[in-house]
Amino acid sequence: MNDFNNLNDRQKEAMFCTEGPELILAGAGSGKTRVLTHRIAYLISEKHVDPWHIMAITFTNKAAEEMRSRVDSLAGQGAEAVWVATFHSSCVRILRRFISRIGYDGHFTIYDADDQKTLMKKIFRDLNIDTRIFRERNVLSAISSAKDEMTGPDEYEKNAAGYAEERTAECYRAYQNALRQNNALDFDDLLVKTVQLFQASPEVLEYYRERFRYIMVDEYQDTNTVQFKLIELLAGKYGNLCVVGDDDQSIYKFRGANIRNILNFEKSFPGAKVVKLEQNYRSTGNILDAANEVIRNNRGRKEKHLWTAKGKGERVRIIRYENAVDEADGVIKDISEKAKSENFSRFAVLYRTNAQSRLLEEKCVSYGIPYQLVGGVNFYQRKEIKDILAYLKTVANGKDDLSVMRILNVPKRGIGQTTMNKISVFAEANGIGFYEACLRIPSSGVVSSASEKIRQFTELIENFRGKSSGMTVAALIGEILKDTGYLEEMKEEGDIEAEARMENIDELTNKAVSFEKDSTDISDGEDETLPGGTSGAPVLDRFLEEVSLVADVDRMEDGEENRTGKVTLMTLHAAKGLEFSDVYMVGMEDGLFPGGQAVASGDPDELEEERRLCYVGITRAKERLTMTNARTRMVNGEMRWSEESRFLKEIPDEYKEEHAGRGRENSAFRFSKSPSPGERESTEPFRRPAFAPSPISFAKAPQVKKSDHLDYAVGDTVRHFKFGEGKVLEIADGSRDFEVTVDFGAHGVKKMFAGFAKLQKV
DNA sequence: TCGAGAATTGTTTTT
DNA sequence: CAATTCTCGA
Repeated sequence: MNDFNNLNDRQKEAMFCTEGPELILAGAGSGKTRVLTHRIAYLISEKHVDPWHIMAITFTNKAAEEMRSRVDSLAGQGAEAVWVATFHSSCVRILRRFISRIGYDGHFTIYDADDQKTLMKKIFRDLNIDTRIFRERNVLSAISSAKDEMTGPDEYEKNAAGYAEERTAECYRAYQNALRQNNALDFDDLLVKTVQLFQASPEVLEYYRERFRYIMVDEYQDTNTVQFKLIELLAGKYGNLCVVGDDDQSIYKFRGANIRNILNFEKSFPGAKVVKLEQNYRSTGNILDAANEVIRNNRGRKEKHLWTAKGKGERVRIIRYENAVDEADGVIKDISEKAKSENFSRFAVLYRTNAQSRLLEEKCVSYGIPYQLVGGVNFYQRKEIKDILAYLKTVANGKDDLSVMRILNVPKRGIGQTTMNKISVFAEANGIGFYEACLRIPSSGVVSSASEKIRQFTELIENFRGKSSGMTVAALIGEILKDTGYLEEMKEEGDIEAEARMENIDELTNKAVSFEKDSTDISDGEDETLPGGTSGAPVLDRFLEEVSLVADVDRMEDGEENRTGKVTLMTLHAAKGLEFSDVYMVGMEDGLFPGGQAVASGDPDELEEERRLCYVGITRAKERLTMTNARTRMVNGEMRWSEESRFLKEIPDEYKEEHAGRGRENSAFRFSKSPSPGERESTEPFRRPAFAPSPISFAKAPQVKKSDHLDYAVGDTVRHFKFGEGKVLEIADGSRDFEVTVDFGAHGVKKMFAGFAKLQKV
């Protein structure tokens, strides 16, 4: 039996309502996850609902994982059968079994943004589209919006008005055809195809309706039209649909989120019970009041009165700096002074655009603050990772042309663009896939010189296919690295970037190992019953699938106690759903936040979305909030002056205190030639492998493979495996290894780790 | 075929 | 400014 007494009255009310539609309007920090998990436990233990009939849907894997573990510990035995998953992974699971009913192959691959762009480029070429007028990005986002609204190519074409839309319609059609040819689905398709499957196959729909008798949806304010449709279909029989959301935290309109879904819930599902959770358990009074004051400037929202039982706490600090460098410096310095006993995980710095992270990162490095960067380039989008994944995909499913094309000449095999084109033409002429064409082309006589190279490539792949079944994914990755010469190519480069790439690949291997360990005992029963369903997929398939659906936030360790002593740097969007004791919101300037677009367009809706984002940021803070801005900042290589953000003005004086930010103490050095001590004036791009410890943890990590001396010194001439002879310019003690800078003349100046590069004194 | 250097873009936000 | 794409010479 569960103890439900640690819930407040409203929360209990929300929990006890189990039948019929229910809308829980959960203000920021009002304990909505707690309500959802308790509700599931209540359904199982008090209402004796079979866990098998319960579904909880979230947006991110991270939210799903958190829900999973809380449900498992709260509801105990049998709780594993509750379906807890994101929209996208739910759809993948459903489609893998049943997509054949609508004429697709169950072994489809999933295309990410990069893949989509590559594909669209090819379509632009095929359709002779002038890339000066149309951009892949725009066309893709038009297609994405169309899919969000469930508009297919035919309908889109019918409604197309004007030249631009007509051409977009052409691209849309060609794009869908290409996806189909490659046996691929993009992110939007996962949802669209699932809805289409349900519409086309009453039998499948009936199966899932019976299975999901109790449905819960988290972050409901972010659902778009397809997602709404999906939910509506699934709940269409039993009608036990409970959605949780906060219209004030709807920040994904640009991704198709339809705020009307939450505002009109009672109309869509008549008789819905509405419960408001308005007690905030997270923030102190001044912070919460500041948030309330900002958000009340929005119109068209459901009125709420968030309150807290906590004291007023500190006022919101507002600091204006001269420029962006001083701002970053001031913020990080402040953190370094405030952080006691290295409890860095209390802190988060939030910003509007990813581009703002660079300055902050640099300052963390110079102050020696350990940090964790969330967002930016997704781990799984890194080149080396995509290369390896493309090999794995090709081994698993040779139908994905994009993957095959990606790796055909990686590492360099002397197969260039002209040969690739010939293969493409050959493939198209014969109505076969690209890989199939590679297999046949050597004997066709179409390609002369490259024939042998292509044959070697396919031999390699066939070889991998032969051994893959009796092998773990991790081992297969190892074989690929070795047999293709990928590893060797990186070793030859030997510089810091190559080292970072190796570390990323190691991390991928680790991921594969833990995946296989975790998935040996997955049995949610999903693979049984119902004729016509495809049975369980091999490990490699499932691994690729898992990997294609992870977002960057998912990797973040959550809970201040669990986060490993690092300051968190991330966008405001990524911060949704998280909380920190001490939050810094930087770049609070008109034109940056609210963004230039929103200000220039004059569209009140856009401005309101920005304001909601601001609200989300403020309400992340538990104890202290600092909002900063800079008078000037470099944008696109030129200096830009800004007024302070209008959102700051919306916070009444009684909740805030304003300061003038001091510039860096050594700022005079800025103009002198020598950098001030402890401050690198390096313009070199800052790179760090996603999973590698941040620079400062390097410093604290036990020294692994560093040798105590090098047999060369600054000024010596050394020989490198690939670059030949060069002169040593600098040797820096990087504490994990020596960082050696060498001038290779014609090959340029390279920075490398001594232990890795194996330089020889000449 | 491929690399280096030049030209040319561009900034929200992401499952 | 910096990242990506383009162009040209070998």
